[in-house]
Amino acid sequence: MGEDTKKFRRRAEARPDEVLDAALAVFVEKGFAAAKVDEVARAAGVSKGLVYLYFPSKEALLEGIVKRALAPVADHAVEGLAHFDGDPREAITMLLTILCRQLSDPAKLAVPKLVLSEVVRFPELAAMYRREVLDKVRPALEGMVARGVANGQLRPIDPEMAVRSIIGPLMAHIAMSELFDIRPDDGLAMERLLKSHLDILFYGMSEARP
Amino acid sequence: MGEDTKKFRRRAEARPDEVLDAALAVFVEKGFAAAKVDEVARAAGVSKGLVYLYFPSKEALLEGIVKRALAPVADHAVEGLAHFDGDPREAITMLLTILCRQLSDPAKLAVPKLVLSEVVRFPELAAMYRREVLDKVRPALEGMVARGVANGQLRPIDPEMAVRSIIGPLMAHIAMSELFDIRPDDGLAMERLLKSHLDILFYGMSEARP
DNA sequence: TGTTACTGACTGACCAGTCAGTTATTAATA
DNA sequence: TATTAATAACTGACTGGTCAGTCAGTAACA
Repeated sequence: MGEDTKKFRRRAEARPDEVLDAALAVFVEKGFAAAKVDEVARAAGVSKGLVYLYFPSKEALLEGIVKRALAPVADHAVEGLAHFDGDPREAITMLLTILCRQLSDPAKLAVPKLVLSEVVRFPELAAMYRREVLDKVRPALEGMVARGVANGQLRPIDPEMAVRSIIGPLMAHIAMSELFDIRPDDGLAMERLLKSHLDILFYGMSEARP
Repeated sequence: MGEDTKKFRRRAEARPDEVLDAALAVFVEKGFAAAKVDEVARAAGVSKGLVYLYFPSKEALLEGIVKRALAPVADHAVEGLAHFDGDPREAITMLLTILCRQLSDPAKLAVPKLVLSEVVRFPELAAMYRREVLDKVRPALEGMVARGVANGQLRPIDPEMAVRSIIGPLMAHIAMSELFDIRPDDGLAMERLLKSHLDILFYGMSEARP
């Protein structure tokens, strides 16, 4: 007769995280509005009451998920980019490689996916994501491109717009695969995308040069 | 004493469209789940009952919106691309120019925006959009790139992946601007994006060639 | 025994969908 | 050209189900 005969276990420290894990899963599957707090609780193996013990409202779960996911991003990961002064192409290659690897993991992908689909309804969420992620990565990238242009390693391009060219294809790939089920025969094909993307990004599609 | 003293007007033919217009506006603003049918009705200047006279359910409104928006796309717009056998760069330039112009109009942008944010919850919606739009544009583009590679106008790139490089930056631009409020000082800057994107897409960012 | 973690039945608000009734329009009749 | 009948367009109060959030009570632990 194991511990399973007990009606529940007391694990105060682990609970909030467990609840957030469950909430993320349920929210991604059903969308925030359609998800029931009861479902989240059941998925976490607890009662609805406990959810409200740790989180004041359903919306707080959403916030909690995103806040937790953003914590590591605030770290020095981007620091490197900002002060990197070697070949920008190398840095971009590294950044995109890391990003691709991260996004290949469904668990890591879940948060951006959730943010994307709820961002319209929760402007605070957008602000948070922007502040914690975009406003850090974007200027770092822009600065690096600008430096590359200045020292002649890159052609005279518009750094602000170039950022869109750098991350856009990745977005498109994820969106096509995740939202519309359009993916190459060889699965997610992240490496293949990365190879193609970097090739075109650096050297262009055109045979002739301008 | 005008017609406004009448409690309502009978305009059977115009109604469904009016209701869909209102529904689109409300859905985009609040999201499908949070939008109330009553609000849609009020926005259309009719009663809730009338909405249900023309549409069997709230979900049918969503379907109706997308179906109506897709009708023109099914047209010959893409035909041109598929059978175009001049310089692929010209065709891509034209396609992206048209797309940019379309998406600069908030009304035209509303439908893709709605689809994007509800697609997770309504797989049929994804299937519809895919069938009517993506499965037409994508193969046409891919084919064109492949032909360009074959006749030496384009470098030996992967046509399937190249499609992501062609449309991705546009997606990124729209997403940054619409969802996260990140836009250049000069407003939406669609022309600037287009110019930068085409330049990088065709000739790459790198000064040196491989 | 006292304290902390947890449960689950309950409630009150909300809203999709219904329908009995009302108003406008058209057609028929005088 | 009025008057009335028949029909089509429309209204809004109502209902039944759903669910976020509460709380009085129970189980685990120290």
